Amino acid sequence: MPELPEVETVRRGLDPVMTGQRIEVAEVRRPDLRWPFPKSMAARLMGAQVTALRRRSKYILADLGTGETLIIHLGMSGRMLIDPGDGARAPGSFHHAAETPGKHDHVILDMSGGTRITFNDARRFGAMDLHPTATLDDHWLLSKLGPEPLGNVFSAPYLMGRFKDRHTPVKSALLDQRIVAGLGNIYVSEALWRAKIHPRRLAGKISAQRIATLVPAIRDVLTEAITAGGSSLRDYRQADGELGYFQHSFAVYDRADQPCRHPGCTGTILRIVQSGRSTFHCNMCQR
DNA sequence: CTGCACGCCTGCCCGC
DNA sequence: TGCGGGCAGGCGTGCA
Repeated sequence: MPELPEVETVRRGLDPVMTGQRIEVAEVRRPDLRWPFPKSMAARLMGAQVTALRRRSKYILADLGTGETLIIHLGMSGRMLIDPGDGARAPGSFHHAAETPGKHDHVILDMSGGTRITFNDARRFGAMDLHPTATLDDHWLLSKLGPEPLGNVFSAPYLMGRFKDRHTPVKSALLDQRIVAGLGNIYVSEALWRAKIHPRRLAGKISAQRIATLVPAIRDVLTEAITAGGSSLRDYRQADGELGYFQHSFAVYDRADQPCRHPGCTGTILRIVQSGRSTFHCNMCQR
């Protein structure tokens, strides 16, 4: 599920209950996710103050007063559950049936403010790691990432340079996290539809003019999704404390056989498979 | 170097 | 109601 907008939404939801607070109890219930948690992760989290909560691409970064940063990746099915607590529960305890950890609750953090944060991940493609904050950019998961799509480095000239001579479909190129970091399968389809670029078009053969359209299309799709996510945060308690899982309507994603929503276009959304993954597009207006 | 298939896991949905 | 197959929004590895 989580691409950049969802991860940013989760970060914003966690920020008020994490930043400035101390991790009173850290419990690791299952260490074998995508990569094993570092040894002694629970011990290194215990008592640490969260000084800042940041995001890089699809990673949530919790800077700790200990000089380390907790790197959190949600993978395909990872969730962060927030339980504000009733003010009476002792940290680390599970006195009420409703608080018994589920079978996919892998990490539980009890914060000094009384909030319990649970990292739940059924498919276990998610990950956590600890790394010195000062050299975080050198972490093996982060060091090869391209620029943030919402940052200043990401521009039409930049993308033009990275697409040059690339003989891969533009869909695949945009999924390449070394070119731009944070897009996933859904928002690539959405951005290409907005820019009216066919997903099979080779990256190296897209004109400068069309790349100049693609860059703001990517930015707008992500920004609008973050905005939609932000509005969903206001009532997250109604969703059992589950952050970032907002209803979002996509223009093409998962809309096979339905009409294209571009004004004046009479096309139908098609589903194709590229590199083993679904791509949705309109072959009337995307060229 | 590039582009792509594959595997890692579990849950869900569909057809039989 | 049960079962098998296909599918899922990520990412690294390994191969040609």
